[in-house]
Amino acid sequence: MNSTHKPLPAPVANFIRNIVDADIASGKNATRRWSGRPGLAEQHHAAASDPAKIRTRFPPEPNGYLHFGHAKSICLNFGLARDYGGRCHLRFDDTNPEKEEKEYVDSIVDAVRWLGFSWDEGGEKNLYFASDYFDWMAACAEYLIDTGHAYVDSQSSEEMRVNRGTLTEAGRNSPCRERSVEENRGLFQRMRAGEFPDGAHVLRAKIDMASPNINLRDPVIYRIRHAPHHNTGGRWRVYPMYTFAHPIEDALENITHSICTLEFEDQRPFYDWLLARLAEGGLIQRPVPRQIEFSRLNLTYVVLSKRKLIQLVDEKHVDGWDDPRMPTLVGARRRGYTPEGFHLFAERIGVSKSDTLIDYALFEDCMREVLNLSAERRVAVLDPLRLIIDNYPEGQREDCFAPNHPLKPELGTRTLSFGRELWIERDDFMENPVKGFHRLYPGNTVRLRYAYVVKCAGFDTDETGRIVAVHCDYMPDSKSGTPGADAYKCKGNLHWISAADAFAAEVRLYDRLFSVPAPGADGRNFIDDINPESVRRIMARLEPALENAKPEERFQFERHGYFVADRVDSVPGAPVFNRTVTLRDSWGKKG
RNA sequence: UGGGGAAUCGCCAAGCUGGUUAAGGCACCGGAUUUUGAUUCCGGCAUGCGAAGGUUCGAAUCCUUCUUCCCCAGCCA
Repeated sequence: MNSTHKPLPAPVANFIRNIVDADIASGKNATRRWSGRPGLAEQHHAAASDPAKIRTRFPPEPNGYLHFGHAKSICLNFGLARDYGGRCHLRFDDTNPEKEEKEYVDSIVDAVRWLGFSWDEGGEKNLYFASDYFDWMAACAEYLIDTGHAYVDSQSSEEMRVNRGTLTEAGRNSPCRERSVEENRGLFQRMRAGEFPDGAHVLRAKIDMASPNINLRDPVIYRIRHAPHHNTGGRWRVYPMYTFAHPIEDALENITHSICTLEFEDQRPFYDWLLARLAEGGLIQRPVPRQIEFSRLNLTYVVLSKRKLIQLVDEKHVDGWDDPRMPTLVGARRRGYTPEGFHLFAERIGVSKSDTLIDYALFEDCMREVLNLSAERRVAVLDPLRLIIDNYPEGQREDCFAPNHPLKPELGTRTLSFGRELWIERDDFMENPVKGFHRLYPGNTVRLRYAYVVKCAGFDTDETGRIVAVHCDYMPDSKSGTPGADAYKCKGNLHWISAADAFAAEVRLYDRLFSVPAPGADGRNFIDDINPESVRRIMARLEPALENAKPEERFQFERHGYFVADRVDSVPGAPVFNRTVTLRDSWGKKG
């Protein structure tokens, strides 16, 4: 076996896959035509059948960094397209000029690529910006005006709020609701031309102010904004609202299944209403896209709300968006988490509509599973204690051979130099051993991994009583790999590095950012739940083979966990390591 | 007290066109193997499917009522 990764488990059935299965079985979307780029019905009708069985999309607003929750959505949407012979578009939902920045676009592109997905499948380049559709959206708005389905409202936002009614009371019609088509056309033209200040008017869909669904009480579909847009610059003074823009974006792109989170469920009636109007007007082709909602990710010991993440960064509780403790994808990357681990995680948590709180242990297990198979093993002493082998000749050296990966002998071995003075882990010695401790203590015998069996003869302390060195005698006939070495049975098996060869490097021991499963629950301020020991920076002693670790190269430090060479702070010849996740430990040492 | 959703093992989650002992993963608990107290492997872990009624030869799956939780009143997405 030489596989770097286990194959991903067979996809678990979920309600979205069931819908897609049914749609494919019925041939519902088979008649769609695709011109190779987004467009109105006329453009697509002139083209051939869409080669994609389904089209999904991941539509982030470029106003922040992607986090674990987005990873779930990305894996879902791109995974569906991959599994069903479809395509998944990366689309920037940049309809609000005041909140979006180019910087985020680049970071999002990187993050999706890092997760291993591509929008350039089958000769298509499906990376889009909603802002490129503004002309089409305006045309749709004008169609609505012309058909009496939209009107310009000149109430103040406060008046609109009051007249919208409440959850239990119907709203009241705006005095502007019966404006003529001509008047609405004129007003909207002048809004587009920039004749009015922000807030002077809005364009509203004309539906039903008494609807029990508040989203149907004449929702605003266009607002005036005199603000430069990162993509369209100063061309527009009116910008479409998400509610209006999103269904159109989906239709223009031939999206079949528009998957979003639960809070948009109430908007689906408007989504369907709008697309039905535009389809009957011949602006978009049928069948129209279908919106499907699933529950967003929640993880124990993690916060994912944008507001809270911003606060963590702004108040400097972490060192920026890519701090390895952050649940952002840039943070995850620095932490050493793997794309394959995210894929596994996405499969295991499944997709449903129930509110969930996933145990962080599940996430960690996914990462360990991937890393165990892929990461080469190395030796690192995190908290060094001197071990002196009294009966080993001074100045003598000899080679020991350690496999790079116990599960993959084909990856070969590396050489560790053994000598009289070694570094061992301070945790691996106890003057007065507790029950069940089978590492080093006076009189006990342990094996130094890949080398000799040693017996503890004593230890040295300094004037404060602190242990500064441990003394042992070694058994010359016990060397690993030599005949008879197995005759020694030791429960303890310690890693070590020869003091002469070890090099010192910074290692950051990361732990969860929060110390409670539900930060901020029960009225607490989530900031007060931050784990004060979420990171420890130490100088560790590492084996020489680690000296040339490349940024982002991952290793298992034997008996400790998985570590990655930091992609930001490592320099050639002087790597800095981040602990990704510890090994499971049924004894109870946690770094 | 309007509308829209969700309730299956500690955490997720299949199953839900009614029909053998209610999949699987994580966690946890045993035990075997092990030169990582890791990995791997074996075994355990819901007479029970939010509750109560009802239909049926038979219900997690159908009906009724009830309970709990989540979302919605931005010119945000």
